[in-house]
Amino acid sequence: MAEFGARQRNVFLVDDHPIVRQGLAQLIEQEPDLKVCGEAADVQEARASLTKMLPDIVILDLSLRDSDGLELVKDIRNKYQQLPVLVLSMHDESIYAERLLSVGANGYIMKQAAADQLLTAVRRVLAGGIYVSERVGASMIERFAVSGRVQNADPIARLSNRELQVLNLIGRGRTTREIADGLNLSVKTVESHRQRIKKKLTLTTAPQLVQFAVNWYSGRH
Amino acid sequence: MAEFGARQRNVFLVDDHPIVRQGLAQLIEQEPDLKVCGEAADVQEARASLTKMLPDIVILDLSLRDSDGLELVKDIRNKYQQLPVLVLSMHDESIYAERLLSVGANGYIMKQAAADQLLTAVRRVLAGGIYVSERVGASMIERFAVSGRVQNADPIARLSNRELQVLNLIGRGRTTREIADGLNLSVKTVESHRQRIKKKLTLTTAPQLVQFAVNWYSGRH
DNA sequence: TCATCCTTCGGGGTTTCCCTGATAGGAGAT
DNA sequence: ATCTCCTATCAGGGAAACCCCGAAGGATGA
Repeated sequence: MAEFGARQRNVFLVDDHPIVRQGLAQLIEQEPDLKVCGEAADVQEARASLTKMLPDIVILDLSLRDSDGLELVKDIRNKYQQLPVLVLSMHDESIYAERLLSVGANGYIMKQAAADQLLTAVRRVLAGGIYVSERVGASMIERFAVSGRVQNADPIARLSNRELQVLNLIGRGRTTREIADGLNLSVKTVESHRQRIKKKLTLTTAPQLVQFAVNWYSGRH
Repeated sequence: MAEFGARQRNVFLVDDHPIVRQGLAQLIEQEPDLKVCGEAADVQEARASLTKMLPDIVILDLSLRDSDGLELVKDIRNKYQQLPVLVLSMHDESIYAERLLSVGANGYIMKQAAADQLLTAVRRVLAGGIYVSERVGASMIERFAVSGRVQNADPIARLSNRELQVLNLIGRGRTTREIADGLNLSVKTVESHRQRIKKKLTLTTAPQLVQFAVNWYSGRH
């Protein structure tokens, strides 16, 4: 790619950990075709700088502490339709990857990923593509094969009413039995709903389901 | 061993995020008197490498993938009494700082800290000192002056180290079995810890415990 | 009509939960 | 120095929840 006349692509970093920014910057500056054009430690800073910088790509750390990360993605997608956003997170991708893609992110990668994976993701996103891990990608493809169409809606939106109801109660710390009694259902039925929710949200274990439900419930109440 | 001039001090990094390791390494290599002599992504790796490397200081991320750094701190303190350990964490919890110092860590610094703060911490710890943030330090001094009385505003503070460790992993969506394996404990032991945590926090059911743990870990407490 | 969900359950095996101990070690107190 | 409280570890056993199957009736839509 970096032939004669290869212009450097400008990368903008948003992360509230200076040490992580340092690592990203170092990683990026090592590549001849990439250059860090700016950094921000929080959402406000990012919003202010982005109007001036106009980078080719934004790498954005998503920390739940200030769940504005998701807001910023939406914001960028509104203001700069063409600006690619790669989301970096320490959290398990199965929980958030699809949600972020659905609000306009172009890629999702975990901090556990190796350095060269990050660069792969950056280049894929810069080229107009989408980057997710093998696992999440496979799950999306599988669902595409089954349904015959791309599922780019919020995975939460794919839940049925009953499933949403159950997810809500799980997020409030209810037992399976409590949920069953509250909804006048058999425990077996609630178990079925839990299984289906897990599948739709690409979660693997019961604690992961509860974690997601709690975060989801707490995030909008 | 250069006798005159600054001999370089060897730094060993433990963090399961390659990108963070990269950032730390870059930061340290920029200093003429410091040098990275090795890295590890988890506790096993760290244990294995440390026997050969014998660094002058270990910089250790608190929340590692399989367990957490508290184990490794104890371990290091047992095997290498003189080896300074600086703990790096994304958590703002003053609880952690005090606990870690009490099991043998020589310093505690947040990832939110600026780069030069980290270097200050490294040098202070290398010199045989203790590093904590302004805030945590002030709180400890104040508590000392009052001779230890007012500590239990936070029910979390009543948890033992092990219990806190388990709570943390629960908040990260881990299964009981996963926690047991990660900490090299029997499933039965982890169950006991869960029971005791529930009792101390006056929670009644398992889902309530997970709800609390997730909210706490995600910074909503 | 036929395929596809949704919703509701059951069977059966595995895992976790929960309660009750039990042992060993450490910290403090008298 | 003994006693007591807490911590950390684990076992046994019954109840509950989880997980992977399957199934049946109903709604929906191409």
